[in-house]
Amino acid sequence: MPACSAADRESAARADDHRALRLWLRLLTCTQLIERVVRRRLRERFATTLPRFDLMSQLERNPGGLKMNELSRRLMVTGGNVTGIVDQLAREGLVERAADADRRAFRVRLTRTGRRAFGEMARAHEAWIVEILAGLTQRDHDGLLALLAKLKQSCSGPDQWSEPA
Amino acid sequence: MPACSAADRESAARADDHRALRLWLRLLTCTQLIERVVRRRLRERFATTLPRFDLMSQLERNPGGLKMNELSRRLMVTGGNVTGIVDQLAREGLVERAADADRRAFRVRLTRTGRRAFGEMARAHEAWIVEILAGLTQRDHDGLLALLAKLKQSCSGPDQWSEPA
DNA sequence: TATTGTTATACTCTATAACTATA
DNA sequence: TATAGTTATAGAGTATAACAATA
Repeated sequence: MPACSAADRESAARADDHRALRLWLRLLTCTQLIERVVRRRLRERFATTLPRFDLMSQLERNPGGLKMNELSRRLMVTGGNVTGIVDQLAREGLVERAADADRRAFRVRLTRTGRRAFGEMARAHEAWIVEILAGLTQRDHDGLLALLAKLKQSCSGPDQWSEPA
Repeated sequence: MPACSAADRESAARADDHRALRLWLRLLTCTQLIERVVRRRLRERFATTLPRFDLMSQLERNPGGLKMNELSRRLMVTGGNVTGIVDQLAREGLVERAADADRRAFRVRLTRTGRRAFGEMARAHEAWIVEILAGLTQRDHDGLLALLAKLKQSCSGPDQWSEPA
């Protein structure tokens, strides 16, 4: 078991490191710390994984279903992977593939069972997050939300990072 | 290729979602957007990966070398994995295992070649980050750094998330 | 010809656990 | 007995590319 008491990837950053780099390292550390907890708990308590949870979460928000295509884009993952995860979830009766007007495609959606299972997980998941973020005030939350919104915008420009430069 | 133009995992979050959850989802989205770019560029331009880069980065900050043990803790990864990565890097002549007083252990450190290679990657890496974060002002950076510091502290308490509850 | 989705492949990262050699 | 590190295993995630069916 990793003794991950303190993630200090960036605590040793040298004084001359630029602000942007330190910011990125700190962002990465925070995310990984939380992600680690969430992944482990999803595995231990619900025998599932973050990508599976994310996929179901997308479906829960789109009761009409989503095409593989759309899932792929929203989860930022290539098509083949989505097929794999949907296959798993379908085998377990949590999602189903429903026919679509375009006969090449279909809409993936939660089954009744899947909806129930996801509801349970989502409640637990939210409780974990609230617990983990308990050290922050309402003000902190608002500030972070705003700044991260700006950061997100700075990141997701016109596909500027997809390929080149 | 994923059409990851806009990662809107959280843009559709429902109005009744709690702040903490929205904050976490946004944090995750931002990190993944950046991570995706960094991973791809590391692969395409330097034929390496983020974990390998992180490991070398730790060694660069500790010229005296680090024990496998310490690497494992700092990278938040179990021992077996560190062995694998160090093996790779050693095979490529980028790191070396040096004897330690404790004859069970040894210190892993960058070779001259490794130091040079890492320097090149680190410069490129920093340029990418600066580029990606260009949409933020100095003020934003400071604000985020401060808030993330608080968040990190809230996360990495006394191992409170390691096991239970 | 382009698009939707699947299949096949290969590689990396990861955790777990059994193992060795020192301490 | 405990610790440092390795090995073996198994599983998840990912990207790529070739492929089938439909548009």
